[in-house]
Amino acid sequence: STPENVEQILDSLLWLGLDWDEGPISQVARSDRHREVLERLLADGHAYRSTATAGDVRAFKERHGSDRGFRGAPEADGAVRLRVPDEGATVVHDVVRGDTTFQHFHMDDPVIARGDGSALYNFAVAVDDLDAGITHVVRGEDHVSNTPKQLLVLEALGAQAPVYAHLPLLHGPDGKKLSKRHGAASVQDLRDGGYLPEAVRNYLALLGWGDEDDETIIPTDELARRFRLERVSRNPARFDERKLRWMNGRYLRALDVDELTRRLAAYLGRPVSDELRAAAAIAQDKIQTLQDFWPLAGFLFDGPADDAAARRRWLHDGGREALAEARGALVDVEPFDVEHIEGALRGVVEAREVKPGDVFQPVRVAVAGTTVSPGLFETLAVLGRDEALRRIDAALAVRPG
RNA sequence: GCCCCCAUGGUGUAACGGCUAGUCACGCGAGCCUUUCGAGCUCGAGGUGGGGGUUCGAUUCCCCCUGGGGGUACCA
Repeated sequence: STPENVEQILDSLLWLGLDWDEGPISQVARSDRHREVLERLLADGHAYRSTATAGDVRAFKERHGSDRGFRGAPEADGAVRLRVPDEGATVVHDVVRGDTTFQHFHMDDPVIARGDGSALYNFAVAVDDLDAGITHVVRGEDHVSNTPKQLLVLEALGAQAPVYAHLPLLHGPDGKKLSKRHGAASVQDLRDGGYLPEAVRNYLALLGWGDEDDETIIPTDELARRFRLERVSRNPARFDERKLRWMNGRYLRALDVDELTRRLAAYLGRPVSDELRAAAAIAQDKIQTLQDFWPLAGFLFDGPADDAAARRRWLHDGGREALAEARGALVDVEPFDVEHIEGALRGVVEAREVKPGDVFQPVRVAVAGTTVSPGLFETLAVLGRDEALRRIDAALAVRPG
């Protein structure tokens, strides 16, 4: 409806990796063609003008009972209505839903153009698809009930119907139609939420479709090879973001570090750097989305987080002692790498005869500011000796309380 | 109101009318591993909405009910 709107949709499609060969075709740009077809239908009696309003239609049905659709009398002006036969029925043949029969006596003569001659969707879409040579119409289930109108237009034009496939709609966790209040409800939301397009593709494909082997992680190329409209489910599926998160984590962990670094850089709006790469490498198996990265590993760049509860819990007297001892051990570690750091800290654990966490957690809180971080030894190695000691000293300098 | 559609564990799904509905996945519970953990491993609980039919036999076919969804605009 607006250029921004169109841009948003195309953007989302591209991000998802769905591209196109032609179009999109704008309905308004084809208004001349619509008028031309409309004139033809008017001339051969398939359509007529009527000034009947929605209220008139309702009154008509109250008068005639529910088993009779609205039929207007041709007038000189007014909206254009398509003539629906009184007898018979229109059957929608659908690849996923089978045949659905709509009795003509239940249908009202649908308005296909406004009084000013501008086309309405159900008319325009039939003409546009016909002219574009569309062979398969694949869309949401919410269009099923309107399909007979489109079929009737095609029939009046003497044209052949395309193959239809109506897909089930997506619902929120409460079973209601997916909407903003359910959180991530659009492709844009998923992108902003740090999901990977390949994971979204995989998850979405499994919502309303599955084949005999019942696999869960299916790469896109295999998805494209195995997907069959005939196997699409007929019932609406609930969108479960927890499962998407899990699946996204799987895809995230399968990325090589350089690729993960590129994705993180793009997501965070930062340049690719060695620092980012090092952080990505140690955060990779603990994040499920790109959005999880900064809360987990941001302290590497920003300095320790400010978690008062963590400090209270781990930087009390015993913790400070352990921290001071750990500091002493780290000074001599050579080289300052994961293996040797681990050796030094485990040495402190043994010397103090305490549980590992009693040493590791104070160190973690000192350098990360909080109790959750990538692996501790890895974190220290990435920070480097100087920065690690600086942070530990800063923590020791603060009097608890 | 009227028309149309749908119904397998909490969720997504698998099962020519045929063994005890699955070596499926998420989630959940327990355990293991373990420096935290949203990671990894093992085990476990949990389902054919209700009622009638048809059939030797029904998740599967038919009808009713219930529940849910969609449509019904001079919207798309």
